[in-house]
Amino acid sequence: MQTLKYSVQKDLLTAARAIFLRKGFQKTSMRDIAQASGICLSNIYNYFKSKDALFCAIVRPVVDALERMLDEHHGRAGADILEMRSEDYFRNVVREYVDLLTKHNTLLKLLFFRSQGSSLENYKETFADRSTQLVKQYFRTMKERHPEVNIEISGFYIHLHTVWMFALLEEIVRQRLKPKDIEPIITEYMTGEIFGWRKLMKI
Amino acid sequence: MQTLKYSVQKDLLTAARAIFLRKGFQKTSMRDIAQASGICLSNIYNYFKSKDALFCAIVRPVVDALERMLDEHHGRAGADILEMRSEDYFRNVVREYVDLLTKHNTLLKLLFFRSQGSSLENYKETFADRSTQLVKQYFRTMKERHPEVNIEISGFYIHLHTVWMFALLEEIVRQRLKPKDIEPIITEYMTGEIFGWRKLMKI
Amino acid sequence: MQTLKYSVQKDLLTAARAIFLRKGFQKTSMRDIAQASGICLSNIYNYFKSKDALFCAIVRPVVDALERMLDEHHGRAGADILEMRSEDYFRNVVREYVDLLTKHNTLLKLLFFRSQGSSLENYKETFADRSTQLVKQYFRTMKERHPEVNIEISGFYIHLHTVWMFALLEEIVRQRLKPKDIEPIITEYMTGEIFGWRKLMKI
Amino acid sequence: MQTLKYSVQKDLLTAARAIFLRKGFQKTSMRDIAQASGICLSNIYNYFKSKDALFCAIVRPVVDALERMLDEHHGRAGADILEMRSEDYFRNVVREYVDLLTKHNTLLKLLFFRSQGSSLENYKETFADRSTQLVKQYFRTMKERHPEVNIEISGFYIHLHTVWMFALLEEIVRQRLKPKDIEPIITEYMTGEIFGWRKLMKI
DNA sequence: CATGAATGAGAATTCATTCAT
DNA sequence: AATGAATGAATTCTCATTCAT
Repeated sequence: MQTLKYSVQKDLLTAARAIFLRKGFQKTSMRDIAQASGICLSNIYNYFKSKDALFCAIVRPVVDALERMLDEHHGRAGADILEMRSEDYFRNVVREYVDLLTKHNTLLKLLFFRSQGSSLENYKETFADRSTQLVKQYFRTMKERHPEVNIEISGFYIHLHTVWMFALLEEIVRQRLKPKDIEPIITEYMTGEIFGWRKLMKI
Repeated sequence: MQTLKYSVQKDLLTAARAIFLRKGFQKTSMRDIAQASGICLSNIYNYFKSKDALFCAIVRPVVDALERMLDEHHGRAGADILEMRSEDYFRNVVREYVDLLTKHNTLLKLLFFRSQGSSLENYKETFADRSTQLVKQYFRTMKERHPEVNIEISGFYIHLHTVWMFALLEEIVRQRLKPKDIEPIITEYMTGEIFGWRKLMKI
Repeated sequence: MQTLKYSVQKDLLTAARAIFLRKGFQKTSMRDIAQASGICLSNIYNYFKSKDALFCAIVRPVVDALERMLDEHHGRAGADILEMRSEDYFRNVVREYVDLLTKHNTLLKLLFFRSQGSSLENYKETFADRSTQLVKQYFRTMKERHPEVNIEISGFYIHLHTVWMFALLEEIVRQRLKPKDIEPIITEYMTGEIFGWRKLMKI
Repeated sequence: MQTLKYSVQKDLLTAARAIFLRKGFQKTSMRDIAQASGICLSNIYNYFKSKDALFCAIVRPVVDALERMLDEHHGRAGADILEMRSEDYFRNVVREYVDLLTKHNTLLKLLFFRSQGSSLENYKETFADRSTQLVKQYFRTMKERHPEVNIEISGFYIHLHTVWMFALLEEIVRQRLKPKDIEPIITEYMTGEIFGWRKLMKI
C-alpha cells in the first residue's frame, strides 16, 4: 500500500473535525462526514477503518502531546522536586502549556468535550486518574530523597488540581484566546499553583 | 390523561434516573427504561411526552436549585456587594453549596456528565455564561452605589471561576464524599475565593 | 409481555421458512422476509431478536426431535445392545425415522442444507460427531456387560454410517416422498444396517 | 492483457484456494484474497473476471475429473454392462476413485462443502441428478442388448447411491485419510456396491 | 500489468415515537 | 391508563466491481 491520495485524506480529516466539533462524536454520522467532505461514504473506509479510528486519528496529535507531558512531568524521568523552586522549571512548564494550547486548541476541545461515544470518551478522567497516581508515586520517591518534604496531601486535592488545570485549558480553548493572551494567564495560574504546592509541601 | 398514577410516575423516574446515570442520556433507550421500570414502553408517553422531557423532569430539582442560586447571588434580588465581608454571608454561601451537594449529589452528576444528547447538554456552559453576564451586570450596578470598588475584572476570570466551581462540585460528586467531608472542603475553597475576589475588588 | 399477535408471528414464520428454503440463510435478507411476510422490517425484531434467532425458531422442532433421538438411542437411557436382535426394537427405530421424516420434512432440509451462515451451520457435522462419540461410549459400556461382543469398529465406520443415514434422510426429503413410500425405504435400509452391525459385532 | 504473468496467477490461485477452504466462498472477500496473495485487489480482475470465475478456475481440475468419470462410466462411450462382472473393471473403478481422492482431496472439499454462494453451489446435487439420468438411459440401452437384465430399479435408489458415494468421498476428505488407508475403504465399499447392483440386476 | 481510489447497493439492527384498542 | 403492535428513518459498515492512470 502506498500512501493514499493526500488531498482526499486531508479533506476528510478537515471535514470530519469540523463536524465532530459541532455535533460531537456520537451525533455525527458517517453520512454527515461523507457529505461534508464530498467523499463517497464507503470510500471513507479506505482511509479509516471505523468512525472511532477516524476520530482518534484526528485527535491523535494532542493525545500524544498530553502523554508526553504526563510522562515528562511525573514519570520516571521527572526532575527533582526541589526544582519546583527554580525559575527555569517555571518557565519551562509555562511554555509547555502555552505550546499545547497554541498548537492544539481545537483538538483539545474535541478530545475533552466532543468525544462521548468514542473510545476516548473517558480520556480526561483517565488522564486525571493516572496523573494523580503518578504524582503520588513521585512524592513517595522524593520523600526518600528529601525526608523533610511534606507529602501528606490528599488524593482529592491532587485530583482536583488536575481537573482545574483542564478546566483552565478548556476555558482558554472556548474563548479562542490568542497566543499572546494565553501566556499571561498561564503564568499567573502557574505562579499561584506552584506557590500553593510549595507551601503545602514546605519546600 | 387526567390524574396520572403517582406510583407509576415515581417508579418511572427512579428507574430512568438509575439508567441515565449509568449509561448517559444518549446511550439509554426508552426500551431500557421501560424494562427497568416495569412500565410498558408506550405507557411512558402517557407520563412524559419525550425522552428529553423525561430527562428534564428527573433533573429538574437540581436545575431549579441552581437557577435559584444564580438568581439570589447575582440577580436583582442580590445583596449588597459589601456583604461579602460579613461572616454571615460566608456561612450562608457555604451552607448553600453543602446543601446543594448533599441533596442533589446524583442529579448534579446527571446534569453535568450524563446529559449529552438532551436539551440540557450545554447547561453547564450556558449556566457559566449567564452567571458571567449577571456578575458583570451586578458589578456595574454596585459600581454606582460604591464607586470605590474596582470592577475591572475580565470576563475570562469570572467565567473561569464559575467553571472551577463546577469542577469542584464534580470532583465531590465523583468521589462520593460524605456530607461531613464536604463542608471543610467547601469552606476552604470559599475562603480562598472570597479572599481573592475581595483583593481584586479592593473591598 | 403477553403473547404477541399470533397471526403475524405465524405469517412471519411461514414466509421466512419459505424464503430460507429457497435462498438459504445467508442469501436471505431481513428485507426479503419483511417484504414476503408483509410485516414491517423493524417489526420483525419485536418477534425475534435476530435473523439467527428467527432461523433457529423455525428449525427448532426438528432440532429438538433429533436431540431426543440421539439421547434415546445412544445416551445413558439406551437399551441393552442385544435388543438389536428383537423385532420390537427394529419396528421402533423404523417408526421413529418415519415419524421424523413425515413431520419434519421441510425443516430437515432447512437444517441440513440451508443453514450456512447461521449458528446451526455445523449442526449436521456436530451431530454426527457427537453421535459417533456416544456410540463408542455405549459400546464400551456394553462390552462390560457382554464381553463376547466385538466392539473393534473404527470411528470412521461409525461416522460414515451416521452420515449415510443423513444422506438417506436428505434424499427422502429432496424427492418429497409420500409417507407411505417412506416406510418401505426405511425398513429396507434398517434391515441392511442392523444386519451389518450385528455381523460386525458378532451378536 | 496479453500473456498474464504466470507466477502471479499461481500465487493468486494458491492463496485463494487456502482462504476459500477455510472460510467458504461466501464469507471470503476479494479483499481477503488480495491481502493473502499480495496481489493488488483490482489486479485480480486482470486475471479473473469475477470472484465466481476465480473459484471455478480453482476447482476446475476436479470438476473436469468428475465430468470425465461421469462420461466414461455412464455416457455413450461406456463399456458393456456385463463388464461389471470382470476383475479388471472392478480394479479400474477402484483405482479411479483412489486417484480422484489422492489427487484432488482439497478441491473436492472446496467443491462439495465450500461452494455455497458460487455458481457451483449445487454441483453435487446436479451431478447426482445427471448421473441418475445417464444411468437410466444407459440401462435402457443395455436392455436392448441384453434383454435378460433387470432394469426395474427406482430413480430413488440410483440417486441415493450416488449421494452415498459422495458422502463416502466427503468422509475420506474430512478425516484426511492417507492414500494407503483410502484404497481398502474404497475396495470394500465397491465390493459391496457392485455386489448389490449385480444382485438387483440379476447379472 | 499494476495500482490506489472510487462507487453504489446492500447488510443487520436500533430507536423514539405513534396507533388502535 | 395501559398495552402490544407498528413504523420509518437512521446507523455503521461491507462488498464486488470499476475507473483512471
